[in-house]
Amino acid sequence: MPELPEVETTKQGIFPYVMDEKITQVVVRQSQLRWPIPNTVQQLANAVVVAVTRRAKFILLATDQGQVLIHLGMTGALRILPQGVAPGKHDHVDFLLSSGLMLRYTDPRRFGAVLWAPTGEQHAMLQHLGPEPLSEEFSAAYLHAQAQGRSKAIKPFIMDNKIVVGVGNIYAQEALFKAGIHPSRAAGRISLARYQALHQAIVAVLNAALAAGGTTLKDFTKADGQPGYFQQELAVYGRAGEPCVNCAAPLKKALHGQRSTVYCGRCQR
DNA sequence: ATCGGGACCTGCTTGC
DNA sequence: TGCAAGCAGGTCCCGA
Repeated sequence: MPELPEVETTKQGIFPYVMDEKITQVVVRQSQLRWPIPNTVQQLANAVVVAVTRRAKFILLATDQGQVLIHLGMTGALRILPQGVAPGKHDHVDFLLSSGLMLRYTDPRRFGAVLWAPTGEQHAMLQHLGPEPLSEEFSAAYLHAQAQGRSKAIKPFIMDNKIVVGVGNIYAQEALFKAGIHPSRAAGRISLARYQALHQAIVAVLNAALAAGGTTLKDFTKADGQPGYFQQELAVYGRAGEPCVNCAAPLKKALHGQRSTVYCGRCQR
């Protein structure tokens, strides 16, 4: 379930293999992902990759013919393999490269997406996105200002892409625990000082995960080179009923928009 | 405008 | 044992 650190790590992992390469052919075995893969991608040939970037959880392959957008959904993965490696059941797309390698997109649940945008145009999905969480633009003051008058619970608030991108279910829970904020508290009823703690917590958990992920990707061409997880130091995620690492009280579980949230009723207010 | 709930999809876990 | 229900999760869409 890639969250922003996993996506960033993946981007860095594929970069040396796809940058400046020519995509000679795109092999699509399953075009029905979250959205259908556009024909422009399927028919792409001899497009040179001129940039590999990330925006929110999208990996952007800019080519001299236009931009390929790749979203990993929650079970998606990108790997670099030699051409000719037999595809598995969930290997939906191969981008064949002039180097003889290929970029293979795998996604068992097909929640991810492969999209297209002409050069110089921003895909509709990238418009109206909030700031990157690790940018200067994202600050406690910004969060506090955005939250004014909002009754929405803070947890779905920070998971809202229009507020800030890249904060998924796992890190939202971890950051709120770290900041001592109850996940159900209305976003508009949190002080600037507490937003400073929350901002720091979000940045800290993302950076820690990024550091952990970055060390797992020595060789991105290995078949089993799945991006590593940030499973260490998860204080609350998936630990409902277990003792709080701070106070030992049993962690509680709540739902926010069908998403489960684990928190400490004593440490988080 | 804002909010909450449903839908998408499949594999793994849980429960009868 | 076998099967069905439950759950996971990012994002869009719709109705209130």
